[in-house]
Amino acid sequence: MIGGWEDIRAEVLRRIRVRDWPPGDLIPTEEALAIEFGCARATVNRALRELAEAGVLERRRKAGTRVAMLPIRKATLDIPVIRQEIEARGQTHAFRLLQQHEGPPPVPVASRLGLPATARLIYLETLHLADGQPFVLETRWLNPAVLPAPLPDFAALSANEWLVTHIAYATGDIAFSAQTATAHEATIMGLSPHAALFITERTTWTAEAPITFVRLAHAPGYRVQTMV
Amino acid sequence: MIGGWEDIRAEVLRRIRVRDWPPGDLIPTEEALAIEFGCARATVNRALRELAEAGVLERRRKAGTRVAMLPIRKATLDIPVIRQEIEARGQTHAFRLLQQHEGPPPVPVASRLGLPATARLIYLETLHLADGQPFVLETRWLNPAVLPAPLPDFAALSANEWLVTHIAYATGDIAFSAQTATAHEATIMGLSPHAALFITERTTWTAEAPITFVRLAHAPGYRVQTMV
DNA sequence: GAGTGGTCTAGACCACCTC
DNA sequence: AGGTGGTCTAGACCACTCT
Repeated sequence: MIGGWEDIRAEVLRRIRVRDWPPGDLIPTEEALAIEFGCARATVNRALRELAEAGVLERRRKAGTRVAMLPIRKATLDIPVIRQEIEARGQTHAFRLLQQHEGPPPVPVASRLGLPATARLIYLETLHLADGQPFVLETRWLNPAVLPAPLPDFAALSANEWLVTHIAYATGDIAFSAQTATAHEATIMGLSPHAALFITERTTWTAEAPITFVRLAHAPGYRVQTMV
Repeated sequence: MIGGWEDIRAEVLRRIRVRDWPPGDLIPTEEALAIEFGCARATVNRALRELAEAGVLERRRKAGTRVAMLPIRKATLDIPVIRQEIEARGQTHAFRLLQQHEGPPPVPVASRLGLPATARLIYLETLHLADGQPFVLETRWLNPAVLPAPLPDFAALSANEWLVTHIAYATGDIAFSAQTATAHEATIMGLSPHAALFITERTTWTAEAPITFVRLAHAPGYRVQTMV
């Protein structure tokens, strides 16, 4: 019994998997499928649209709907606030503000934010602890020109958290990479030299102006996981 | 002028960003918004549903729609085939099959695939090159019991690519981490010892049986990037 | 019990694109 | 020029869950 759009999505995916409709193949039109499944075309549209967003189908007006030749998998990751991430593991979160000062950013940071190297930004270096053990080192540059005054005491309230409640829902981009720990990082986080760190870098923007660039250096063992 | 569901989504997001509707706030019902915007409720539903999927809104029947308190950002990553990824950089792809044999997998691999440690799997070790330089080392275990026969010559056709066209659209999970290069990896990829590698691990399943586990060790400098 | 979102319908018009 | 997907409508019923 085929009921709602989720059943239709499952049935279409099944036909693709058993190679009833192999990669590159043109599948029936929405109207034809609606007749076959005995439902409205809007219901078929919902199912096929979800599969297209997942990269399984390619749809073009007039040309029809094809099974994607090279399935670019779309993996979706959750990027939570650090405190939330630690507490979700059943550990207690704490943090220490290691440095705070104002001045011009390093050139790579300035260029990422699209600001001149002479801009004055606030630099924050914060170590986050999970059950007292170093979890992630956060190095952040903030653009005070676009932040709501007054700024809080970042030794008492993590910048990571303050931004969520004050600059929520801005746009930005995220990048992941692996880097060898610097001597500074190894000392602060209590790691052996040359430890491999998982690096998350995020740039955040409002409509017009850059807000912040943050680099998170995660202690060894950190994993980012997803379900496809 | 407010037209389609994308305009409604933009307007709702604008009100959230200017804190017209701050985090935790209950926003008007679909019906109320449909009246305000002069459109059908289904159109408002489409806009709010997209924002809920992006983690901006939280919706519950009867309780209504709220602006999310802790915005868990959903980052979407594209996971392309290796050849495609290299060619997208304007480089030429080549690969060398370094090892191929059949036998029981290491315990961690067996447990990830949910197979007994006595299972016989095919082990493949492939080095992918971009413009002749080591790009990623692929170590893969294949479950021959669920693969369509005959298997190809993996020295001529990359397993990475063969699976796409023969086992497309299976389910699985993906994990990212950072690891220090082993002596073996450093030698093969021509890296200094202790280089930090970006690791991608993927497990792939059909409905019932595990198909393959693959570990990709990316050369230093590799980045995974996304737009939010 | 009642209010809210989730979904479906039957029809319509339109944008886009291949033919 | 015509076929296909993209979207919208007005209405309806249902599932869920808060009160």
